[in-house]
Amino acid sequence: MTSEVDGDTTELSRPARRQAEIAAYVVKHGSVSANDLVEAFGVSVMTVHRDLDELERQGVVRKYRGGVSAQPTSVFESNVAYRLNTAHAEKAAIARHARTMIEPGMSVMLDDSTSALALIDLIEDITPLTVATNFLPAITRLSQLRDITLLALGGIYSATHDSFGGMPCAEAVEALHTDLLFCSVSAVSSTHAFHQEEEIVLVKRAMLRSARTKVLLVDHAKLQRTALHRLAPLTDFDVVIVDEKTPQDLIEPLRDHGATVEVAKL
Amino acid sequence: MTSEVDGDTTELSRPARRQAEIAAYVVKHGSVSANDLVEAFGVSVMTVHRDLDELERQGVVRKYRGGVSAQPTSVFESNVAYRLNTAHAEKAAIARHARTMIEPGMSVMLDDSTSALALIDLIEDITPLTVATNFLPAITRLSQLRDITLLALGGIYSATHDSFGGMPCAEAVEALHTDLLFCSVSAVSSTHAFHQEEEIVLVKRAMLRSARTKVLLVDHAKLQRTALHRLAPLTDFDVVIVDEKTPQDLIEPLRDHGATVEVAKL
DNA sequence: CGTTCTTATCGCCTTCTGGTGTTATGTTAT
DNA sequence: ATAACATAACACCAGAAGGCGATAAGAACG
Repeated sequence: MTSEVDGDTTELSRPARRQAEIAAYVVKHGSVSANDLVEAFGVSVMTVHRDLDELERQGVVRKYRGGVSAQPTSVFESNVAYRLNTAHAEKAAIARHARTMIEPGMSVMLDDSTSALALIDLIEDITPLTVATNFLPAITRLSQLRDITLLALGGIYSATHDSFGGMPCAEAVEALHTDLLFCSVSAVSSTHAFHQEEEIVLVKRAMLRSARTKVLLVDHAKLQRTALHRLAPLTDFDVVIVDEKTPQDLIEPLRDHGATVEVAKL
Repeated sequence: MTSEVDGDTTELSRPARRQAEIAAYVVKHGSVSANDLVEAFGVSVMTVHRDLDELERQGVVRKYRGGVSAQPTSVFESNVAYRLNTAHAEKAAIARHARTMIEPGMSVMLDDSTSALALIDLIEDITPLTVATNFLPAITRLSQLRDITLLALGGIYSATHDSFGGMPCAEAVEALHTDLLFCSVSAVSSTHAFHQEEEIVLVKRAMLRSARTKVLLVDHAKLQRTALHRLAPLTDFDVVIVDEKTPQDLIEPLRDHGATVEVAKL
């Protein structure tokens, strides 16, 4: 009974998908033994343990001798929401739209978001170009490209985000001033952008101060939601790019509050 | 004719090794055509061009219609692939010796040297540990390790060194103060450490100012040589580690001038 | 205008890696 | 002490990725 809702799940690798299903199973039953999972999923006990170790690392379950128990549902829900939220096609469309804003000779700052990563694949032929980012996958890819000046924003490495942050990063950001900033957040209300982690907010705020034109990249799944920390009002961004699947009645409120919203065509 | 001398060359992938050899060939001959290289290395013209593109990206050669010419030798010597090729066993020994100086809980700074890279493979089980470096391969590897706090020193990416430098990097270094610094240079006389590139000297000097205990890692091939820029007197380092193959009569002068020299056993 | 050099595209082959089960060893509970 | 469970170490397999050359199209030189 692999959910065939839409193309989402195909984005996940086989073990990742199974782990998500195991997580759902554990949350549903509250507490199960490893052997139960062996039967339920038709894999070896070893593989079950490996999956459970990974889920425990993510904070979704707690292991004890004889089985596992579910953690508070909020953790599970945020985890699954994150994993199912691939929105791959939408992000590519947003990236294509963002790309049109970049001209040769500009300096561009990217934050640690998958949207930024999608953008990198498109800017290869804009030369010359300077790109500054604190996102390790982005740094790795940009380092391979000729004709692009890469400015790495260092800092304390976070395995969760695969990026650099903290005060050292904020300081590195503050020493710059780029023409453009593309950044993303985890939640967007009709008036503000939000993020759940203070460390990240610190860096993103610094980025907002260090760019002339600020662009917010938002796929529709993030709209009408909030998170712990209010990052900035949407009017702080020069442009907010949303994908085509965004319902019109979610776009209007943003515009009513003064935001400049552009819709990326697929 | 794959050299079976010792374990050295196995460190590089086949294309990387060939590229390093091509680089050496070009430097030696000053200027060669693509067809010359086809004959000399027994690969197709297409592969030669791919290799040359990569070497040009690294700044080692300059392509023109009909062939390539060498860049100033300083660039070649700085080239990472070239450096990786040399004195592998000695560097491992030096790294093992350096490792003994690291205690759990310390903060360690590493520069963009292959010696530093060798050290990384040995510190995995020293926990907790904080490591700061501007060397991209080092950053990539350290990011995989749990229990190690990674502090990336950002800056302007240099394809030649595969590391970050320039003023942004120097500033990032200056904001820190680590317990230890392990660094390497391209040349060491009986009194001073030298390096051929000003940009690099800038960063290394900053590192020297930002560490309590400074350790210089030197394989014997670098002794009794000089380069354009004088980095610092050897007495600025608390310890100078050399490998076992260093002739005794090269070690004595260092000690006579006040340096603390330790010999790494193979 | 043709020759020479360069680049793009494709398909083959090799190598590497990730994912898995099996067996063996270690650990905890009863 | 012994059974149940967990982990470690090894080997296998498949799919992905990388590296390479052949061919063909493109660009620069004389």
